[in-house]
Amino acid sequence: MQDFIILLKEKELKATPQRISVLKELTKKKHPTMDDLYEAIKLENPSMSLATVYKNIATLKEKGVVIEVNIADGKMRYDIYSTPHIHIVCKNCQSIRDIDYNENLFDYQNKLELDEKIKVERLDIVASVESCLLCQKK
Amino acid sequence: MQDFIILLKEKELKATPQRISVLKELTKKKHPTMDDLYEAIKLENPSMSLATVYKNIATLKEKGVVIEVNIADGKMRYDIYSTPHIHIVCKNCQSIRDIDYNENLFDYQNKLELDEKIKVERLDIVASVESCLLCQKK
DNA sequence: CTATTTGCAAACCCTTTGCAAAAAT
DNA sequence: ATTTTTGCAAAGGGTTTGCAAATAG
Repeated sequence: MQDFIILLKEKELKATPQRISVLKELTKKKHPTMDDLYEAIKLENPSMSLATVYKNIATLKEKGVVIEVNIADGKMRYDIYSTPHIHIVCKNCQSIRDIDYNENLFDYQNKLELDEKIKVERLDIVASVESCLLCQKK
Repeated sequence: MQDFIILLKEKELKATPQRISVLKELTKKKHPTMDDLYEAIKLENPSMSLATVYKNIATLKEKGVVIEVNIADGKMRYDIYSTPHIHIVCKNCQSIRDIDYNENLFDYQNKLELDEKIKVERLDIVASVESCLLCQKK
């Protein structure tokens, strides 16, 4: 809570209750959609509007606090930016799992960046999962 | 042209002029959006409707002929399925470059699939590009 | 006090859908 | 002749925007 206020000050953003709610909810729920955020925040702050969620996420994205996770189902999901990781999306139930970079991927990415003269910002993997905890798909 | 008709017969789809146009345009332009396809096809076939492009892409996707490329800008792009490759999206101008799998990535993917018990279907990389041919970004 | 942020409603844009007419096999 | 496909227009769903009122610093 106090952390959020400090973070927002650092980013030169005003610490409105709505903004803080968005940050709080982002740490609570993993990869929420806009609507997930909106519905959750409304429980504690019924006057919160969807447009405000959108505007706050846009602002936080610009400041690098939040990143988008795109699983190509028509809705964006959001994540507080922490350490670099990959998103593995279950092709069956659309659940998202985070996987930390391992040495292999670091090596691959470094080589790719050198060879192709790019700077990788995001790496998304869509996969079918043999045993997804959520959808129980075999 | 004749190839398309054979392909469609294989997939048990009727070879309508509209369908063939979609396939033809997909081989001409790389990663077109729906609107790219629609506008291009309309030049030769002015009665073509956007809905028909959508319906044909949906059908071709189901049959595995076409894959989606999602660069998270609100529009899907489409690609005739060929060999496995990665899409590298320029963060600046949204252009998409294909990169073939190399040994590094194969190794990485194999390890990831074993470790995480998944089957990778798609791998998208969003990157900032030092010298993008299209946007000239330095 | 000033600049930012909020909330509302309307607008936007891409995509999907229902249905009757047309076309493919 | 049967089934699929087309084209139109309307609807859908997520996201963005304009603007006046409210709020943070």
